[in-house]
Amino acid sequence: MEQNLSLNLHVLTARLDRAADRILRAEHGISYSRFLALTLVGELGASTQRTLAEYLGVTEPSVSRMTTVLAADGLLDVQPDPAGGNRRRLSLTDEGKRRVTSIRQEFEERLAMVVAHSGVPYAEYAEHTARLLATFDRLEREAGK
Amino acid sequence: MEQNLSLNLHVLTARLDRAADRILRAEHGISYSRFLALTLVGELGASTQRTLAEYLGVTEPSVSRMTTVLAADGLLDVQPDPAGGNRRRLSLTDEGKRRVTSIRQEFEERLAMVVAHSGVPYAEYAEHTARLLATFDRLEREAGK
DNA sequence: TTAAGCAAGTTAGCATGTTAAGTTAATCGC
DNA sequence: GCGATTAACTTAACATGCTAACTTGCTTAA
Repeated sequence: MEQNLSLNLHVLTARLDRAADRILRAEHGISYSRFLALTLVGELGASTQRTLAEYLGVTEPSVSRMTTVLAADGLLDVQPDPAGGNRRRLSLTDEGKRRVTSIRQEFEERLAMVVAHSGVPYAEYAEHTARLLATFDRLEREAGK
Repeated sequence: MEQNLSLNLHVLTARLDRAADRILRAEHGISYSRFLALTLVGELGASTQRTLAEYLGVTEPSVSRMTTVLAADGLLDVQPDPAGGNRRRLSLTDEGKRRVTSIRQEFEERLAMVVAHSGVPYAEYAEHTARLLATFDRLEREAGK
């Protein structure tokens, strides 16, 4: 069984994402992807599309399309960066802030309960996951691309 | 940081998947999704589309489209199940078998090396991941849907 | 034995991921 | 100062996920 880590991670995450998406759509009328984007802008200070793409681990075209939609929905403010360059400056609208804060706490508690149910030590698993992610970042940067 | 497990899992898996996909496409001319499907048919005995969908953690329409493509590419054999019903019986073609076996060993070793690099204990992390997945399966089944 | 129901699969339409190839705005070297 | 480079973003085309609704083939019950 131990040679199936990549497969299990893939499937576990796919199911968590699907469940999160179902809950958010049903109870809050927003997709998980969009909620993550708003969260990162609002709480981790992703202030350009490039930065947001890095935080999310997706490419710039994905972010470009998503910010267009979120702006059209009135949740995200997208402005040319006053500091110059071709950057966009991202920030939440009042409505965007309201959505994120009303959802976040309750949603994370729900996920933590699922983990607790499994008997897996949350803190340790979270720490290992974070460390794998950091290592992956480093290896990819070292590999040039 | 510990309240970001869902986000970190999402991002870690997205990056692992992307890297796996890049390697497989460049060196073996096949996508990661299709490789996973062939692997599950070849090694875990996913013999109907329904079963394959469960193993992959995706829905039936996704599998339906993929089996059509894999059959057209000559890697997968899709036949009406002789036992009757509306089932399809899935099996690898000779070319499909050749592709899977030539890729699998080398590819898994590569992933294990990345994990080793991070200092995270492979066996423990793999076991926790498997347990989370099993718990999730159980909870979803209990929840009716 | 025929209608109702169920399980497996397909089709259609959309969301969101990708790569490849442009555009835009600042910077750097001559 | 002007052409080449670079960074951030966009556009286009495609891959692969989803849900909703349909078809197909068996099973079950009146």
